[in-house]
Amino acid sequence: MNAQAQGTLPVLPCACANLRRSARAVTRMYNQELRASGLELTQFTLLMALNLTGETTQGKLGRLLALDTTSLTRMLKFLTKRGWIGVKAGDDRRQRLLRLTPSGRQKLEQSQPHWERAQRRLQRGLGERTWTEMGGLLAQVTRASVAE
Amino acid sequence: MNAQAQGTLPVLPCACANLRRSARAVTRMYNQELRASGLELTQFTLLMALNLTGETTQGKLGRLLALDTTSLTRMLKFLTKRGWIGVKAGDDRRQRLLRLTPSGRQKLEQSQPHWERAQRRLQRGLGERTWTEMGGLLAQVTRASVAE
DNA sequence: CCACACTATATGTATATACATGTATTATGA
DNA sequence: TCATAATACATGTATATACATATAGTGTGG
Repeated sequence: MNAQAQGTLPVLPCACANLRRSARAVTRMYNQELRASGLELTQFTLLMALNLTGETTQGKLGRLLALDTTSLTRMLKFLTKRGWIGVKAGDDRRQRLLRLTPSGRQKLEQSQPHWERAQRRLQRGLGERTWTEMGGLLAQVTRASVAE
Repeated sequence: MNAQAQGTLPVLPCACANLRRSARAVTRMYNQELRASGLELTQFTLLMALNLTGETTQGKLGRLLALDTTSLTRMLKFLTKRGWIGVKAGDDRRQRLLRLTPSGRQKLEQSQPHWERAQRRLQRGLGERTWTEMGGLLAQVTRASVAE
């Protein structure tokens, strides 16, 4: 049980601080649900993203997730070591082409129910309307920060 | 310049991934603006929070920011070393009472204009309505994740 | 008043993430 | 076609953050 000060959780004056606070809280909750699956949220996210894009490069994946490509270098190392992601050089030999392996897809599918529990839990807490609005709002926020 | 893939930034199926992506993007932008001030966003956030609360304990500060109190231990170490935060034991001698020092308040005020530039930049990118809604939405998200 | 549960914080360890910089590769303009 | 700029990724280093666990202090039932 997370004995956080309920009742009063004031909106902070800094938009970024609000965003990061939410990200921390939500991440903890998702990781709690995912724990039994053997994946952490960031790993799940990478597998999910690769499943979405199909084969792609490290750079493109980084842009999709607004993640520095140098951060990806190390995150991917773990997943390739586990055999969940396959890497090969592209025609442009600087590029690394990434794709989900069958074993990676299986791991993703296996942890999906746990992830869905987390999603539902948040959805229930927010209500249908807020839950729906959130996605668009956040994409907008990301675009506004990444632009220029 | 941040050569991120504009145009298409799809909403991800995972709410937590969306949130984290936004947090990364926004944090980068804020840090970029804050850089000249000599504060990073997380440091700024802690000073701002303490300025808001007045003297408080580490635990309460952690709950306000949805930050594990053990994470705070180290973040605060840096700020106390800089002389921006003062620490003393409470009546309950397990507690650490934290407060902004005059030098900390000065540092906060000095970096405020940089922070405001970041705020305005995001606000401009979002439009007035979205900007206003965001705070409430995120506080709601945080509450929903922290609850239970 | 003590054994014991509970709370507040610290430490050990691990991952997430960034930026500065290095290296290999590709593109480009004279 | 070569020198140079630009690109894609890797490495060095630093901070952010969590969880498990340890430690010290507080409250409580007997």
